[in-house]
Amino acid sequence: MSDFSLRLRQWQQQSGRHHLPWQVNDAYCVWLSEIMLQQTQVSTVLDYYPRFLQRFPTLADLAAAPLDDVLALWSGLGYYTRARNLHACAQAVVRDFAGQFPNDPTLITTLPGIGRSTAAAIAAFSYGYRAAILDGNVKRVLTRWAGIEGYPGVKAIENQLWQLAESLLPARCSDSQQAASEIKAHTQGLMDLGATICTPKNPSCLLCPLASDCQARQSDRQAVLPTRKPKKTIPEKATVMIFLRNAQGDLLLEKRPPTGIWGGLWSLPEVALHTDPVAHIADHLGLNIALSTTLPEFVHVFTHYRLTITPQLAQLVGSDCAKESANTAWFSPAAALAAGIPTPLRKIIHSI
DNA sequence: AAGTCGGGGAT
DNA sequence: ATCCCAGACTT
Repeated sequence: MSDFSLRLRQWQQQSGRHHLPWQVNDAYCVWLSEIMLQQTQVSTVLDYYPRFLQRFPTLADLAAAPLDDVLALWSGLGYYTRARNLHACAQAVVRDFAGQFPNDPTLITTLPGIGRSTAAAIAAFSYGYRAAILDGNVKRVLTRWAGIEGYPGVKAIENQLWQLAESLLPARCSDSQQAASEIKAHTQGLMDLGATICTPKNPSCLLCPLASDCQARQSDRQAVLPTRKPKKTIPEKATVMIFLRNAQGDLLLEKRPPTGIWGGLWSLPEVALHTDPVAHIADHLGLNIALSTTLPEFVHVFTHYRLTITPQLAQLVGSDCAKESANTAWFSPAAALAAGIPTPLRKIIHSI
């Protein structure tokens, strides 16, 4: 398809990003960054990536660590299933691949938390393997360049985009060194172009190496491509979080179930709205509590619903000052902040 | 095909 | 407010 890849690669080498901390020849670093970057912007990951790598310098360190330590470093990053899969993936690579990431994308895809696009990115950046990615950036670049209408989340559109992405890869090359260099620049170029030039709003078409044959530009449809996801009103939910402290000032946290929202994190015990917290805590945790202040409610927004949280302060009554159950434990405020907790709880602790 | 899963940056 | 981010996985 003309010299799409050549123009892309030349632009990448001239104007792309070359100093991101995960742009290294190391499959562990590349994999870690790709997982962190799923549905997460570069600027956010820049804050988490070095801390994580410092605590887990190698894949073996990560595989050997307790899941709670992984979740603590992931706290605030969101999509916590990624952290659980990351941990499981590290153990799988140690167990099944002698601690070395496989270089074939179809093999990489079998690992937990790695789909087709992430597998291709890992293979391309780590091993120079010729494989196509299709993330949000690429979907935007390609739908505009080829003038593809229809929401990319729909299967038929997505299949069309995968096919196009494959067809635009650099030509196969017998020189393996050159081939590796080309696929890396091509893949990075698509990401960089989408992030810095072909942006969702106000794209910088005057600086784009693909502008000359971009279908969206020729028909002035940059603003409507890619086709938006049909939006629906998101539901409202509400909960009361019990901020319970004992005589030492420690805070009672409850480990959330492994699946569902905030899976595996430590959070405050919750009580449904219009339910008596005293009776509920007595029934479920066997603790005798007394309520004090009800803090002002605040709204936490997720992708698929809005959660109104009412923090209810309470203290322990009687002598069972440190009683714990299977899924609860007492944390000092500092220990809570260092653990894997959801962002709203972090805000509550800081506000008190 | 549609829903689940976070939090924040950019506008 | 709204959109969307180097998506994967379950239903």
